[in-house]
Amino acid sequence: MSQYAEVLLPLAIQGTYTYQVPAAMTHGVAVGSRVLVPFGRRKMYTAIVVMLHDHKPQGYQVKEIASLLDARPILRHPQLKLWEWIADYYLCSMGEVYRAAVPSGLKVESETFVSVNPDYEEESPGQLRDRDKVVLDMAKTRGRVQIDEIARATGFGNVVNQVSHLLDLGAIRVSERVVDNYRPRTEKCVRLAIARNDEASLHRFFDELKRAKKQEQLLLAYLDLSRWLQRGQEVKEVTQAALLERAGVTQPVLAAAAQRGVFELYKREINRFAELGNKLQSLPVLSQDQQRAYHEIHQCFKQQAITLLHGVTSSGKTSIYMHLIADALRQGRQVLYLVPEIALTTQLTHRLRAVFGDKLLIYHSKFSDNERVDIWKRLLDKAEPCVVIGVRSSVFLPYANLGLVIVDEEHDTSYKQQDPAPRYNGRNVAMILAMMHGAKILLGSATPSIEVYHRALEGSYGLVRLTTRYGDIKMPLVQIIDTKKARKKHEMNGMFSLELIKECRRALEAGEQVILFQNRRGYAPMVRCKECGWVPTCRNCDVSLTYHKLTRSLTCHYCGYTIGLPDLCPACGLPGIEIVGYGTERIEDDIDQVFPDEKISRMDLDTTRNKNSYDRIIDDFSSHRTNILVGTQMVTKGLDFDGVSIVGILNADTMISFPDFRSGERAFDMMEQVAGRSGRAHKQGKVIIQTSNPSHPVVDYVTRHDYEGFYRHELGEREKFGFPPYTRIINIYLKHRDDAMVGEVAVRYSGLLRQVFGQRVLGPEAPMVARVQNFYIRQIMLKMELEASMVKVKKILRGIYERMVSIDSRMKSTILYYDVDPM
DNA sequence: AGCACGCCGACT
DNA sequence: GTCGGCGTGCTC
Repeated sequence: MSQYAEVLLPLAIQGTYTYQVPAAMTHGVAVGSRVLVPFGRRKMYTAIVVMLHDHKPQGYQVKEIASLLDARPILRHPQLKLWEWIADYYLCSMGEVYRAAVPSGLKVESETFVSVNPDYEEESPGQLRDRDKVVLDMAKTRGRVQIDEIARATGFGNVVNQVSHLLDLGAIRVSERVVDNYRPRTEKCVRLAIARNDEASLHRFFDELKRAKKQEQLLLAYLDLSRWLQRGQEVKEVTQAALLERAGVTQPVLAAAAQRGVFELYKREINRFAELGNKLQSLPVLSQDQQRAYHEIHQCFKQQAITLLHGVTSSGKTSIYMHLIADALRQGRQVLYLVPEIALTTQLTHRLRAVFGDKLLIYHSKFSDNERVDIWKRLLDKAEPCVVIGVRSSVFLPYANLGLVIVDEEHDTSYKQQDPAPRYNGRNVAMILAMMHGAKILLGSATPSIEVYHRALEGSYGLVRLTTRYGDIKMPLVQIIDTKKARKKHEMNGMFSLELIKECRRALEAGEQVILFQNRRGYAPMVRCKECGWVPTCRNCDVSLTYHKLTRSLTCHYCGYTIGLPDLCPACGLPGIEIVGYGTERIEDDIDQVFPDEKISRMDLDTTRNKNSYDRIIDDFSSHRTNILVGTQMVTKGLDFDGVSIVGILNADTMISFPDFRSGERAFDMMEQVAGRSGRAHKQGKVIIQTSNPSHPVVDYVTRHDYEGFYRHELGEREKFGFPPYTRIINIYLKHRDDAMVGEVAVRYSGLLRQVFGQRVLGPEAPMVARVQNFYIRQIMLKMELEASMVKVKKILRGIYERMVSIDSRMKSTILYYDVDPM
């Protein structure tokens, strides 16, 4: 019967807060419980209980928990342990992990409302300032207003000021309301308004309904559907829809019967999972090679918890996963199947749904929050075997007993959360989670990350290879076009080499399809005045604005700042604005000029904003309603098209010449993945890579589909320059609105770091985009040896930060964050 | 993350 | 002299 609870708040603050547990609540509150607590002057937050104890805290007045939100904890072991690991490893607060882990529907917060005090009269004129009057008027006309709504409507920067003044005068009142955004989906149900054994009443009902034929039909239909008369069997719940259909009557008839007291109508909470028939398909038949790999994986699991499945593109890794999932389910265990953000396609989920039926739960970033809460609750309610397929945040769900974790496309950078904290890698967290559950881990990739492959070769992970594509399709033929040479010889038409156009034409004429890859959205990455050289840049960030033709606008891809495209150059007044460079929108336009009779679709962030557009584009393409698909890296993942024979990589330069130690790896992955879209069932496909740098080693490895060679080359580079897997990297970012100041602070801070870490500290330097949303950025890189104790390193980092704050007060207003294992 | 408090510049 | 802006510290 503990009196005090240590509680975690969904905020970026270290540590826990102590609240008193009201006597009436002591039985209900447990570790992992969700409680509503007052915090600060008036806010209410949903907190998570992490510890219960009896030590009365000293030095402050303890507040009470306002309410207990659920009958049982919403977390299961080992979730809190996992949160702790993440906060520790990725150098952030537990509160930030909590915020990322729990869907917002489970984190109700209070909102402050303002209303007018009807009794208030202005005592002396001038008591109310102009701004006060505006706020007061707004409260009068609207009745109950939220503070941020006032701020939005008035444009006043500091509404709190006015509100507190008005509050002092007694002109207004403030109230807090806890808003719960979660709405469970419900279903209307019907039941008989009498007890099962009350035959007398049932007879009376029939008598009453003799002259109401339709209502009588309802009663009969109900008795049938509910199995009311079948003794020894539970009464089945009957939905309104089913009853009306069976009885062949409309809702008003039912309403009348209910009015009469025969039926009761009620709502039943249902979860949002597609109710499916039980006609499940059997598992896919494995090819000989897949069969071998499947057995090898099981062998590896006997000795090692982690195994890497290195399978070339379209070798059918998914089929193997499905067999492994079935095995785990048969053992009564749960499975987590992680996929990168854009790989979670309908194609894939349909395939799994057909086999696993309602045992399959999908956790997608495009799902509404309500849907996420439903999945959370379902896992909490039942510890039954099931398989969750989801993006990185699905590592946070309340699994009861994981037996297997699959991380597909293990190398994919979308597993790493960039912003906000926690900046975690879903793959690595999944591995820790699996360890905590004693589950096996299968990492899958056609182009494994250098780190993972290195560990596998070392023997730390099991390694299974799948070298043949399913159906023995050949790897695509790669052809390199030197764009510099081609341009000189006038063999380029905009972004297209004549060779590429020729190949596309041949393919299209043969009824085959084409994918064109350009890793840049919009029409053109910049515009420029050819008279004076003026380039429009973002007001808030240090980047040129991207031109979008459809909207005739210039947009910043970092902050969304948008302006119209000027006709005349605002700098020199001449009509000299020209468009520079190529994005997917322009490629789409230009290829339409070349093949005016072909239907083209484009897939990038701009064309896939809403939930269904993505599926529609894929659907159009796979059913040959469109035959040319232009896209960004979105087209590289998890798509299986049958008719693609040509893949064009329009400009490989942007990928291979990037000042970052991972650029080689990323370029190889990307090209190899896009290449993998080419050549299916019937014939060998072709990939055309256009580059001005054809002798670049990465291009060569892609040409030969030589992952091993690329790996050895890249590993050599990493060793030479001291990058992972030979070191561990922590990037430290400093941000401030004042450029000069953050520069000075960064130099001073890195000096402190150097006193401890010496040569391991690199920088500070301004990143490629040195200003984002009006914050100037400095980056410092810390390269640690593998043997270094990261626990110690992180402790030291926290210490150095404290010291820096104490010797330079400017550090306090500087935003600092860490990026551990950056990608 | 809010929200309050206190210091400082700009305008009545 | 007062208002409002912004930096700083605290919240159980």
